[in-house]
Amino acid sequence: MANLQPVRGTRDILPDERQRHRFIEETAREAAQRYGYAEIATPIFEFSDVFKRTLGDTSDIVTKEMYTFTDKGGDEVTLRPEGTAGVARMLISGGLAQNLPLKYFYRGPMFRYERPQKGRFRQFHQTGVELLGVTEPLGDIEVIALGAAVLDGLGILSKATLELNTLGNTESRSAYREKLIAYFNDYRTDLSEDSQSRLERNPLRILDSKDRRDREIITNAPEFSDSLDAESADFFAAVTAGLDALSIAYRLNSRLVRGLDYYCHTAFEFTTEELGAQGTILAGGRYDGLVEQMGGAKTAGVGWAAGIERLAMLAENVPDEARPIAIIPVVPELQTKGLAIAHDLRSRGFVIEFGYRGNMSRRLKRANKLNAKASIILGPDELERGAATVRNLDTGDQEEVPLETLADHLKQYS
RNA sequence: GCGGGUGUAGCUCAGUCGGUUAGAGCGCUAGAUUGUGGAUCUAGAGGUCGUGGGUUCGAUUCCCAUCACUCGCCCCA
Repeated sequence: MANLQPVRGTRDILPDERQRHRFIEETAREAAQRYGYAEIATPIFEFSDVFKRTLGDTSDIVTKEMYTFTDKGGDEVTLRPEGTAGVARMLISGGLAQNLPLKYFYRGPMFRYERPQKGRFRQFHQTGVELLGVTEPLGDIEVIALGAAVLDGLGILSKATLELNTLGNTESRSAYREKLIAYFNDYRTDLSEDSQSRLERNPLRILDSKDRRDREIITNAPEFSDSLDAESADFFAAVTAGLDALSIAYRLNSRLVRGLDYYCHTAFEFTTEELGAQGTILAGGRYDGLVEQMGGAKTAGVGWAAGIERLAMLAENVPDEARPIAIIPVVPELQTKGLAIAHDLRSRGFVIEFGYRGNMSRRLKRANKLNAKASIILGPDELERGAATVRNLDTGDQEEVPLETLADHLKQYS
């Protein structure tokens, strides 16, 4: 160990930020619960094949971003770079397919060996949902509506734009792929270096290139809509009609392409202008081919994942931690008495801070710094009368309260 | 993985055209105030100037490397 820095791209999450993350997670969890999505947790690492076989051999995630290692038993395992593959694996190995449709919510850390940047980390956290076994466009609509509900709950829906596209069914997509390859091949040497390699790996991604020369070439590229067969077009029309019915605004973006191979039909991204290059905050789509590709029965799926760190940077309505009530024994002899009162009040559900040392002035300062709502000042004089002084730290008002009614009196601070 | 920027106290930053003990504000600790916080005043603690190497009589300052962060590309959440 060269030094005591955290590993590049990893971070400690201190109370303030953890509070923000928890707010994101809980808001998402509650919204998911209202839609009937139950929380699950899959392992943080899987056999590497789980990701290799599902994400596609050409995806950047598999080719250069996975944390893969051989464990002591000789198995090759990988820290999960995303959540969907693990859920699909669970569906198969757990024999859950007979209970379709299934609706799941998850949250947790993901790992990708990327160059860190604002809003991009090597260990980051996602929350996501998966709807399995629903082939109808209704599923896509529900999942997108749930995503919008989460952003709305966080108060950031107005900062986000929903971009929407269809990748069509397999036939439409491979037909379009052929057309694109044929078109771009004519300009092969004019394309940027990145796009030339994309032409081999994932030609659809060229459409999303930011390179100026690429964009000129892209202008006249074949449109996906011309390659969509009737089934794919109808499916997409049903999705947009459903979003219209729910008054969920979206912007069609024919250049929106997913990096992962298992997507088909609906692809969507909620993006924001406020996070620089890492503007995607919640994204997903339909992946009807995934479970089959992994070796299970053909199973439809739709879902999304959202980056907790990115959402945390945008959320403005994060609630404060519960404000405590401080107990302040005036003299050392009353420490134990104070502790007993703290013990009793805590068991009744109050948030109680007990200063460990210092005179009254010092303890009040500390109570103030902890943003305490009130302090219970426990002194010999009051105690003789079986009472304590309760001071409202916001107003400075204080009154003597009998110990028997202390809990009732404090209810006003809850 | 590629290109640019930045690293000085817990935080935000000055500063050193290379020269004794490196500064400010905020924060922190203590006191003024041995039963009353937020304000004020006083005092104090806290730095291997990111790390390693080079040049030099001398490096926090110049050079090289490296690490971390950051902006864009790439990728995506």
